[in-house]
Parts: sequence; C-alpha cells; structure tokens
Amino acid sequence: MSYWLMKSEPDVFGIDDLERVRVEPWEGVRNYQARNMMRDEMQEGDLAFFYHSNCKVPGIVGILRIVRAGYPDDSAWDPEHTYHDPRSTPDNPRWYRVDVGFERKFRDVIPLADLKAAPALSDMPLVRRGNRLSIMPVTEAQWEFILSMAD
DNA sequence: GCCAACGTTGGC
DNA sequence: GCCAACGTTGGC
Repeated sequence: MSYWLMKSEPDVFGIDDLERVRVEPWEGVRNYQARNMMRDEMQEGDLAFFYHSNCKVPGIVGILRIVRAGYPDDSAWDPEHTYHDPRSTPDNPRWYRVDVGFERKFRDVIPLADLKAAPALSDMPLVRRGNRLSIMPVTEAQWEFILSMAD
C-alpha cells in the first residue's frame, strides 16, 4: 500500500464535493508522469492527501482513498467533453484515471506555507520551486509527519 | 491579474 | 533530435 498526494482546484472539485458524492472518477489528468502513476502504480486501498490548489489558502484539506486502480479515462474520447483528446481512443487509450473515495476532512487546512516551513518535508515535490505535478508519491515518513500537523 | 516555471508541440 | 513558440499550472 502506497501514499499519494492529489491536487484539485476547489472551484472545480474540492473536498466538500467529494464528501458529498463519496466516490468520484479522477478524470481529466493530461500529464504523462501523473498518468503513469495512476496507470501503473496506484492500487485500490492506497491513501492520498487531498490538496487544494489555485485558491486563497492552498494546502492539504483531507484524505481520500483509491477505490479503483487505473483504467482508461473515457472522457478523452468524448468529443463533447472538456477533456476531449482525439489522440486517445478506446482501442488505444492514452489517458487513465482512478476512482477515489472520501475518507476524511481535516478540521483546518494545512497551508502550503506550513508544509514549506517543515524541514521534514523539504524533499516533497510539492514544496519544490516550480513543481506542477498534480499527483505525486508521499513517503510513509512524510505521511506520518503531515498527519501529525492535522487537527 | 501577473508571471515564473515547466511540459508539449511542431518546424526544421 | 534540437529548440523556439506556445499553453498551462499555480503561487502570490
């Protein structure tokens, strides 16, 4: 079992949306590194921090669980869809997604500024300048440390 | 809204 | 295969 961090813009889909719907396909990822992790590495039962990006206080807001491992993202071959990519077809899918389930919402957001200030987290891609990966692995030590910052 | 950093595309 | 142009991400 592995740990992850997954970013989403709360204006588009935030932790409250996930709490409401309980399970959601994590579709629309159009980045190869992130795709590879969803397609090849994420397993059912894995846990991930839910990160809010592009908002007033960016940071970690809760925990989600991978409830279905990687499978083709069919929004890519729907011409009507925002995430349409004509290069992806059912026979040769280019993009993948996982299904995520709501696990827990922290009482308070753990702000990016606090994560950046923690020496224990200095290796996380999240706090490295210019990193834009929307899905990244989290080590067990980082996971435990961040959990200790919550609530 | 600005803009730095980065990934992708496409001409050559 | 190089690299300039372009689009996107995402903090601030």
